[in-house]
Amino acid sequence: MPELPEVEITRRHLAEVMEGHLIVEAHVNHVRTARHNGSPGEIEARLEGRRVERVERIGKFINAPLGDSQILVAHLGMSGRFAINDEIAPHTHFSARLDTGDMVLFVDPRTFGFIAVYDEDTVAASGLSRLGRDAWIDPPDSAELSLALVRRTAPIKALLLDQGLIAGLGNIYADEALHKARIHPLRPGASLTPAEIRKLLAAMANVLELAIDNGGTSLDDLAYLLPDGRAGENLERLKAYGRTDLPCLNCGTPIQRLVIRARSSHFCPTCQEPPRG
DNA sequence: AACGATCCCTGTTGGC
DNA sequence: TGCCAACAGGGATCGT
Repeated sequence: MPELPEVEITRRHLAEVMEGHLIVEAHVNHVRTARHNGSPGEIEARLEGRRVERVERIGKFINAPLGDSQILVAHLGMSGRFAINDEIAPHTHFSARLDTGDMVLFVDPRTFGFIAVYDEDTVAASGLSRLGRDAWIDPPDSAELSLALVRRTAPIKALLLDQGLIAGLGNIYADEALHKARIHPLRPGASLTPAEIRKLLAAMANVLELAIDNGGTSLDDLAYLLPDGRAGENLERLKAYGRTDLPCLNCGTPIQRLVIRARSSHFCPTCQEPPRG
């Protein structure tokens, strides 16, 4: 599923094709794809004739200023992916034809993703304004994260998934960062020592960079593909996520799985010492 | 305010 | 083999 690395790779592809170019024609083929801010027809009207100035990213959100105070906001959700100049796959819910003739397609079987166009004045409603610092481009330093974790009793795994705290980690990279930092996912946020917070931030940067360098993580059964149709190659680099009962690559102990906040968590019970009680 | 539960959705999987 | 329930999860929303 797309998290920060997958969205960043998607952003780069979209930027290469879209930046500086006009959207000549746009189609939104599914009401849920437009649900955040208007109807399919309204989104189409707001896009057609606009020039994409830049394609940017905060956390898992893609945002692209279109000039005249208009901003395209897109999210891949669970199963969304962009494809460029590809054949129309099932569940293609959005398409845009550019003045170059390039076709940008959005494929999203589970429809958790969306395409929206906001005015500068209303973009606060998009969810963008609720995001914390970007986990890769603009991460908090250890002092800032320490402050944010004061009196937080929720499990650190849940806090890492809170996009308002740090934006961009999803279930895969939260598990990977905790495993690399050797911090148990059930540890209350406020219980992390300054040294552990530094390790966690370093681990987070490391797993994100590795994933981006490897083209992101494509799971067997899910939709994420690079916009050129290739699969990412980061799956084989994962050390915790999806490795239930397989040996920890540090110590050989079988990786365990438990559910935290309705999300599976994968961890090494030896390397990642559980909280007392 | 912080936390946890629930819901949205569909392709895939596992049990019978 | 076929059917169906369970499962996967990002983020919004709601109750406590």
